[in-house]
Amino acid sequence: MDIERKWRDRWRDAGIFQADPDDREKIFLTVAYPYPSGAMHIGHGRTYTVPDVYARFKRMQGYNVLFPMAWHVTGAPVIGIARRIQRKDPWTLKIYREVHRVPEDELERFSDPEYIVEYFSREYRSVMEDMGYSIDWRREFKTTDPTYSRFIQWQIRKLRDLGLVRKGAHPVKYCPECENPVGDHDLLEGEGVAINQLTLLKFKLGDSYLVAATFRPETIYGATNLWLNPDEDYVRVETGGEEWIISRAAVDNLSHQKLDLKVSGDVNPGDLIGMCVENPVTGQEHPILPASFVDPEYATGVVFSVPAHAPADFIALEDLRTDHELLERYGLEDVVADIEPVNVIAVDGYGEFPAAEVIEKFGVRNQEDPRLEDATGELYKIEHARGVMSSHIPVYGGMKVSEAREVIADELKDQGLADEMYEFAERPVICRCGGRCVVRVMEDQWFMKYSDDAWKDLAHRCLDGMKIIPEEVRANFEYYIDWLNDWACSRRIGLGTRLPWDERWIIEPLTDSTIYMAYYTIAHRLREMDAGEMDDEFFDAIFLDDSGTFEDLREEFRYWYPLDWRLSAKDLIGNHLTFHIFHHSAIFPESGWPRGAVVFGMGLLEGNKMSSSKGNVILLRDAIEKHGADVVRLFLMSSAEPWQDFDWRESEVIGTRRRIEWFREFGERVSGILDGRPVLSEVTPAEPESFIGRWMMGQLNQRIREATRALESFQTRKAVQEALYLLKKDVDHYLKRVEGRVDDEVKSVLANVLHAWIRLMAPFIPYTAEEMWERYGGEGFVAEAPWPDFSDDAESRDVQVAEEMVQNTVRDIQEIMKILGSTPERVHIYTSPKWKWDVLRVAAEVGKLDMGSIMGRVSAEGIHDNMKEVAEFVRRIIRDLGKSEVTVIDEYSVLMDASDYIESEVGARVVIHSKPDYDPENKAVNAVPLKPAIYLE
RNA sequence: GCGGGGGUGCCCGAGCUGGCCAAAGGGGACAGGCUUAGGACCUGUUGGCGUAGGCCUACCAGGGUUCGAAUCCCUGCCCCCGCACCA
Repeated sequence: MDIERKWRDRWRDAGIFQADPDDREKIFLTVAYPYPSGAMHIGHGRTYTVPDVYARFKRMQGYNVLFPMAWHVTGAPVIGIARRIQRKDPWTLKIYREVHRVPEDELERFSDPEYIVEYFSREYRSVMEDMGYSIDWRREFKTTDPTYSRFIQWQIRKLRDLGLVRKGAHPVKYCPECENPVGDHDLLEGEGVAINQLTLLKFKLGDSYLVAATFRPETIYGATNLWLNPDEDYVRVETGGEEWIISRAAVDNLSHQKLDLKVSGDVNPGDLIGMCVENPVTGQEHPILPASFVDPEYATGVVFSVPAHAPADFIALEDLRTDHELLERYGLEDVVADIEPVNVIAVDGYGEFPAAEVIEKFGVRNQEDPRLEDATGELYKIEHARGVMSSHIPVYGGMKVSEAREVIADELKDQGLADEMYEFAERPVICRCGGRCVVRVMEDQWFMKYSDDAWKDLAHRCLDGMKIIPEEVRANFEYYIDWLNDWACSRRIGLGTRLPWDERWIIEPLTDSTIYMAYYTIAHRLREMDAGEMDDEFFDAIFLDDSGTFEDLREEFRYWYPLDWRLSAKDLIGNHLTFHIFHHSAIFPESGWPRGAVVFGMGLLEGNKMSSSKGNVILLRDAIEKHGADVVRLFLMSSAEPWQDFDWRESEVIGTRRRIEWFREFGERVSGILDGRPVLSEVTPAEPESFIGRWMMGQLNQRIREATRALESFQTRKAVQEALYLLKKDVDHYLKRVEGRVDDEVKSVLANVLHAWIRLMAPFIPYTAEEMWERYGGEGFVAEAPWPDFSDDAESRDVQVAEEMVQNTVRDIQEIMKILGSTPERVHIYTSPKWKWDVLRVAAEVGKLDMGSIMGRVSAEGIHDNMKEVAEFVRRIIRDLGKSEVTVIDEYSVLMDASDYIESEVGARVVIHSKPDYDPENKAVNAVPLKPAIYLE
């Protein structure tokens, strides 16, 4: 670790990652600013290492690279955390002590949310520096800084002036005990539970309404009766100028959604049973019937019955018909006898009463049968997906259920015949404070109008001009731009910036983080200024106008904008990344729109999802201490491409560590071969004459080229494969091929390899590379050294083919020896006769794999007299080679050049024949181009 | 349900622009060498068969196109991610 500290100090002292405008071409990239509510884990490590590798690579290519960082402290989770710590919640304390490793004296201060984010911001920065990230820290800020708040307020006023902000209501999970909205982290039970919207249908009874909630308002045309639970309490309530009858248990929920709701009296449900209500749509009279299955806590405690399409209603009616005691108690014999199901939805595969059929299909016997739930689920799904309103339904007959549902609900609401409410998808939902949560509708909420068509058009145009990596996720962006609806952009609690025109509200995290990239360009300059002076004209002058005021700030912004790359997690495409596009396209002219985005996958730990709350996580600091920053970096960059999920496996991390050690040893080995350390600043290009020397330099060029291309498109895994693993394989092979030879050519080749290789590895393992660069006589920082040169031309194919032939020949010999089970004294190798090469050329020229055509040409050119041999060879071409292009080489001279190597590999004398002058077992005829014949004796 | 991504050899994971692909690379396992207290390092093997470099089988399953398919086409099965107050 001393090496790591040494280079961190030197980089910092030299200020080499600080970027200011100059004559160079620029690259500006940003990655999500972290929400510092806990310690960094290895998943964060990958997120922040990818941009660092790219930034280092581009600097070495000569670009002026800006890679900044800040802290997104906006939001409510730290409020909840602070509350829980204040309350001494044992689980929360345990998580912060044991998972996040917060010292006890610090933990005592965690009842202050501002302190939590300050603590973890420091912690994050420290770990980021340990990782060697080449960040320009001068531009560091946090989202509660007054200057940043002024920037966000400018932004949101701009959007309102453009008509892209509106007011409305919004449902949230709410704890009445805390008197605040709660997030999933705040829940003891019910984490991840969704909020469903239901339509309330008003069935008139006298001057009141029995209000029944449903997901399926289109089925009201088939209603036959209402269900009340006679064993539960019901009340009259007043809301919206009407009197409703609902269950008493429903009052708690509903009063958080209808804020004028008041209880005005009790109702005995038994008194209502047998009475009739009026269907708000058809005008028909429906009887009220008793049903113990009605849950008073769910929605309103009033249910309407559609026996044709709801298995539970169908079977409840059947059960009621046979329950004579109940019928007699309420005098319902004649009423129930007259009830017939009414079909309202036609769906393929089912008849008039699908509910009855699905009950039979599932073998449901009664209301208590557990199969009833499955039967219901299946029918609801099919009717929604494939159902069509029956033809007798006025107006909506023939319409798809999936379309009719929303249309009918909206129509009924417009006419005052329906209302809406929200319910949790599952129960119970319990706050960590112990309180039972409800769905509450927050009034006067503010929304971003992502539904605005013109804005969507702008967003699409912006996206069209962007590079998306990987390209296949562009479809996700296109989809989400169209899919997004209005977004609640303000909150009642949390850290952040207050809405400028209504200070009760705080701008929420996904809305205050859409154009902060622009803020980075000048953040270090604002530090010396007073936030109070930053009005809208101030920010206009920097980001939009050419008024000439604040010209220096304007010029710095203009140098760095547009943003070249935005990097973020792929699960944020549907919100943050798409919002980023929306907001840039609304605020900035087209010249300021972002140029590209790269998305990340998740991190796994030994095949399992990581989770801080479950303690299944490796802290980045721990990984650095155990393995060193370079090992962590290299592993994260080599185990998967950025957009894929990666899996932290300790055994492979150790393998990566061994590979870095090997790389360092390679430098020492080259020093040994060169009789002293090379002086990299004096290395001149190698110009080898031997086949193998040319092969090595060709491979080096190829690896540099492929790694460079990979990095250009953020393929960090492919880049490491080429730059380290495949180049190592090439170098291993070269060393083996030249074993025992120490001449000027070998020395020159190895010095060139080392010179290029250290630079090639520098973005991935900067500490190791700096140390080796210095040790072997490199000038200055390797972080500032030029990226290795390479030629775009393809390598000499003949050199590669020649080396492959040598390897294959060795392998063939060894294979034969293995099969024969003995070692020969002498190995004879026979190269292919000229006529076979000529036949190959003809086959390529003919252009199709046709025996007759090839034979005809061979004959016409008089290539070989023995047409039988030719036919056999052509058959083999067709079978083995097809239309592949074949590179012509001088097999004999290649093999002669490598004969020492072949002998040492097979442990026998090797004789190479260009003609079969000694061939006791007639093996020479087996030779085909690039696959010499072999005879062992 | 909507949108997106995937299924490869013991595990992870390349390959998909049809042709040395029994399939890159890494890990694990087995064997040997070196050094030994160990670790590290090096070499070989890692589907079956084979006394001549070869043959057979294999890339979720079935079918098709092709001289030739892990790769292209069709059908089916299974898995992962996102889908609105975490950010």
